[in-house]
Amino acid sequence: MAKVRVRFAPSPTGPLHIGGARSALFNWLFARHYGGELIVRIEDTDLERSAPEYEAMILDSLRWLGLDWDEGIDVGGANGPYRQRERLEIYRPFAAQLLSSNAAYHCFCSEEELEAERRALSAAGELPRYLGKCRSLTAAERERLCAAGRQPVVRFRVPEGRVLLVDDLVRGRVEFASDGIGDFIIVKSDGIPTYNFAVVLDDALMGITHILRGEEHLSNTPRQLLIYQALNFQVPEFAHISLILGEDRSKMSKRQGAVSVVQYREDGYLPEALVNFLALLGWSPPGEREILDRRELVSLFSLERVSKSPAVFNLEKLQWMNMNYLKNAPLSVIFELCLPHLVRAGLIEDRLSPGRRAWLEKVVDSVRAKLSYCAQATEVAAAFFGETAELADGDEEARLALAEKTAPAVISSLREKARQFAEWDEETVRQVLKEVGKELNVKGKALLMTVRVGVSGRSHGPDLTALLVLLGPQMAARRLDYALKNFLNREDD
RNA sequence: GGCCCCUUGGUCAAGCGGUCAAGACACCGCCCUUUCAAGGCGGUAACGCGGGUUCGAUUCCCGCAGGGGUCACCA
Repeated sequence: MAKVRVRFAPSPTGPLHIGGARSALFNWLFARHYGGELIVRIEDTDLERSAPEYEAMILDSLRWLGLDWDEGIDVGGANGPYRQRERLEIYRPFAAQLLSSNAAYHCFCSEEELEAERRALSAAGELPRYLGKCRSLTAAERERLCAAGRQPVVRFRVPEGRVLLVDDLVRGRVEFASDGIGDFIIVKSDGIPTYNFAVVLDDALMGITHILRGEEHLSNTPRQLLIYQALNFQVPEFAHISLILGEDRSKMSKRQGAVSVVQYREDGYLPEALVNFLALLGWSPPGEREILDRRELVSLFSLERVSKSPAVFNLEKLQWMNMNYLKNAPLSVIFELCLPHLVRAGLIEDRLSPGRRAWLEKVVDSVRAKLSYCAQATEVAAAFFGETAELADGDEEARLALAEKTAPAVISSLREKARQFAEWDEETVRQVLKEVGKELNVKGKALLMTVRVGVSGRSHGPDLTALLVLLGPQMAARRLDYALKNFLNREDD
């Protein structure tokens, strides 16, 4: 097989989408697996929606995911430029060639006219399509229209009665009848090529051998095939990967939660986890292991194991996977990821004193095992912050613990003991807890759950010993005192 | 609506004519932990329907149904 050359060609109209990230990943895995090359280029022919900020964001997201490319934006290469807007001169002669070979023609219909045509057609119960009004304009007519100030578009003349065969690497042979395709626009009236035209030119000129992209492009493929043929370009291999669906089983969109990779990044997911998870959406490794690092993914990846059916994005599994990676991540990484969330939630100061920082590191360390993603830190570590802790609404287990008849005694006993310390360590806390239990003849849940609720107001939370140590005895005593008065309505024991 | 794709548990999925139909997430239970998680062990749960082909269909073929995509001077 000739050297594999694949590409990822996002359009900068928004941040990198989960679906786009998966396409990029598959292309990257494919290229790396076969020792080929990945090209990243930008499809910015939509002047209205494209923005340079998005381009930067997308590239940043790709890098964050750990994907690198051999040619294209930022890295250069022999086939540049890599932004379509900078390639306009390159496209021009091909449009001219199509025009002169009569494979394409100028169309002067205005958008309003076309819109009216579509409406009339569908009102008459027919399918809306371009009727080919300008298909056979004479030179004289064209000149008249031009003189009248009309800016024509260039339409591709779709031949009749042809069968277009897409030999897809994941879907097999897919046939389309050319009759179902209306003459489509390849150059807009402002002289900028449309996606279907530019993408073919770029792929052909850049020597792309395999096109791996989302299934939404499958029905575009016959149009592109027509252009390849008209221009005598070699047709690359296609592999259309099934879509990623939202919970409602429709194409993932904004309204179903986080869809951009920056969002996951901000929420404190690790790129390794997202990559691993995305790789498993639409592809499955041989064997039973699912936690696979980039190296393993590269060596295992193959198109044969890419699934044809669409996959629902399962956030819970991503969270589970991220938890796995979080477990093995160094504390410093997790700490940095948690920090902004804690600041934003108002739990900690913007600028930390060294002592405070050291304390906070211990806090994060004590809750890290409970985190599916770092944004959860504000919730999971909430117990460490604040002078008092309110009793959580709807926490039945907490109420049950307080309902224990020994609860008031446990709480006040610990309060008294805590008051005697200026600070305490893990050993001391264990010892004190043991004493309380012994004195009141309470142990297990009745002891520890009660203390947990008394000190934090809830039944779930960080490791109790760690919580007490890091809160410190004085704060613990005040919290317990508060619990006594407010949770148990006791002025004193 | 036309065209195209898809159809194994709630979700991701293995399977590529003969299996007690893997595994993972989630869920439930037990164990461990003097608490909460994590972890360990176990459990509930699936081949959309109807026709063929075949000695035998989850697997091959044809319908149907359902879901999705696409029909732009968006990509």
